[in-house]
Amino acid sequence: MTEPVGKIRDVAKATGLSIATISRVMNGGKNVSPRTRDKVLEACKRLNYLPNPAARALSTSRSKTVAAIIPTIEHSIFAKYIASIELSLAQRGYSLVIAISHGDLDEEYAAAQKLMGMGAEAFILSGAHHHPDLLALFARRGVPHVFSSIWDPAAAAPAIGYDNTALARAAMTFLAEHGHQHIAVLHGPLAESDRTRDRYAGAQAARADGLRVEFHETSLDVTGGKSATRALLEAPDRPSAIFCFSDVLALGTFFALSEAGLRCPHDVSIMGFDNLDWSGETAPPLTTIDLPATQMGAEVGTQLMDHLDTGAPLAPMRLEGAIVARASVARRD
Amino acid sequence: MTEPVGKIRDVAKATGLSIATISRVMNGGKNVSPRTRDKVLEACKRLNYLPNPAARALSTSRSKTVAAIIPTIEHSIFAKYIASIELSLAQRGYSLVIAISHGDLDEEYAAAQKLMGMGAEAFILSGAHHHPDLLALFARRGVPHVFSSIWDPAAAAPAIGYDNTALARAAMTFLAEHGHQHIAVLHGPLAESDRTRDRYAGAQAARADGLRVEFHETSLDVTGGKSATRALLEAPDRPSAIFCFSDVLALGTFFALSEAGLRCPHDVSIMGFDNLDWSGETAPPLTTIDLPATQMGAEVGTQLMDHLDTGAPLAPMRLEGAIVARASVARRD
DNA sequence: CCGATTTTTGTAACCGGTTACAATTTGACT
DNA sequence: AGTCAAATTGTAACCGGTTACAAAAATCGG
Repeated sequence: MTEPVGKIRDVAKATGLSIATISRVMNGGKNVSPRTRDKVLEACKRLNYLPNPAARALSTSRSKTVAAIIPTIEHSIFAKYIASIELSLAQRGYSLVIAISHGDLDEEYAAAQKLMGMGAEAFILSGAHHHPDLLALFARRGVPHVFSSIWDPAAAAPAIGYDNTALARAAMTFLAEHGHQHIAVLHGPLAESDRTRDRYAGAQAARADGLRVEFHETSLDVTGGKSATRALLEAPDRPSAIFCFSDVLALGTFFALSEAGLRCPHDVSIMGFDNLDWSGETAPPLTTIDLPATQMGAEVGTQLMDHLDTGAPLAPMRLEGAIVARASVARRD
Repeated sequence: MTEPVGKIRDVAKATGLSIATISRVMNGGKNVSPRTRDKVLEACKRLNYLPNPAARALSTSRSKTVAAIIPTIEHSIFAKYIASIELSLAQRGYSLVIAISHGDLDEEYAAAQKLMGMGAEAFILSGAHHHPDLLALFARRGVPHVFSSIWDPAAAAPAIGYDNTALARAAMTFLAEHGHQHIAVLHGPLAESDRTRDRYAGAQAARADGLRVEFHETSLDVTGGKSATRALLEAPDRPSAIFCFSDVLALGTFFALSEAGLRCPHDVSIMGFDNLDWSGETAPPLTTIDLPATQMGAEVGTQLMDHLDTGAPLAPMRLEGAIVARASVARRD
């Protein structure tokens, strides 16, 4: 039942042409007469021929494979992002290999080595913190790579993403404009260095406006959001708004409020970050920050492919996020 | 700054050994004296040498790459599953390439062709419905593949997964045991043929017990769950329980109830399917069906790798799911 | 109809590994 | 020391394509 796969020599034999001609047809068919092209394509179909990718990669030194290493996939903003990268790559015949780092720099490094040993031509990383050996490895071997999900023109590699600091700052301003003076911020695990940058820094900067801001670190999932909210509600002096650095955390906050018999936004306002697909469906709908995940995936994919195909330089790019005002944040007077 | 990557000949030259010996060291180092092995490994490190994957793949006809084609990634049960596959493959030096089919058979077929042309050695598909040409292609070229997320010993390929029909049936029995006689079932888009199998068939079978069961089709996301629930609440005769074929739909149901001023489980009980990571955190916690996504990923990965490495046959495998009883389903008397 | 161009096709070297087999070295035992 | 088997290392063919260059065929102007 299973036939041996056809090789280029078989097609050459079947058509009476040389393997060079077959190869030309398989690669765009420039400089081949239409008649021969048709004959070759017909034979390919008949013989069930597909070029051997390893052989092609070997002689061209091109694998047409891009690797993405992400901290987690179980968080739909990343899922959306990955799906977008995959789509843009697929449209130009590239493939995507992924690895999951669980937010661990060593795991990320190990994954990158494996993927390089697998033939990935370029790398997509998330965030600004990476194993120094990883960046050294990329540099030594000249492997193109970008940082994404952040905006930092001074990063060690071109960053393509949104300005988390500015967006967090804007959210705080938005809350302040709605009369909130005391705001709790929920965030996932943070490296010490993150406290002077990223969303954290943006939220913290709001203190300059006289806002009272308290930070609560928890695990980056619904459970974390719920338990952190439960804990902060027990304190005597309740904030009037809770700003979650992820909609996932915000969902936990909704559940904790509901469990505590508090109503949103009457008792407490909630603001999220990400604008996941369900964020407009909560009761009440969640005010959040929309991130251009899809656009980011397309941009990252296109830039890397252009770079690989034509040598075009990789350029940092700032993408815009936007506050999506819904009912979960109320005016406080 | 970027040095040319080292090739095996360079390492041979540097150590005064032959390329065959270098190759042996790079592949487990059997039949190599410890002294030479160390010398070679040292030289590899110094010369920044990594075997060229394309060359290796070409001469061994092994890419150590497995492909998974899934309908969506933005649904955390799949994310969990994918993460588990990736982990099990990575542990044995395999890589995972993924493609997203959006539930479309043609897209799935196109993706499979691309991934085959990329060197994937084996395929992981989801569900039982696939493009006939795809299965024919696999058969002709002898590409190993499994179906997953389903249990069907009669499927065209070994199925590794849980018995959706039995689980849905069990859920209906569970609801009946809690006194529910009138149950609404929410499900995502369904092919006509799915109505005689899968979860649908399991829920439908409960009619044999005298239950009143109504089916509502909607989109497989929170929005879909919410709108379908909103619609069914408008009907005069309200069901006492809503059984959602996905926790994601159930979340929408929660929001719709809340919006309508109804309380769960006092007014309506809710049952989900999947046991996502947040399912125990809703208010009230969601009664659902736990699926062994992680175990499934590990099993699928292991079986395929064993098959590729040793020729061990692929065997269908039934994995067990389990009802997780929480507070969202109440006794109805 | 001929020579000069342009287009199409063929030849063969090369990409960078793996591995069967041959050659060499090592070491144990008389 | 001499033999022989076992362990280690080397030689060279091969994996299946791509592509520079040469050769052949087609096209064209005069």
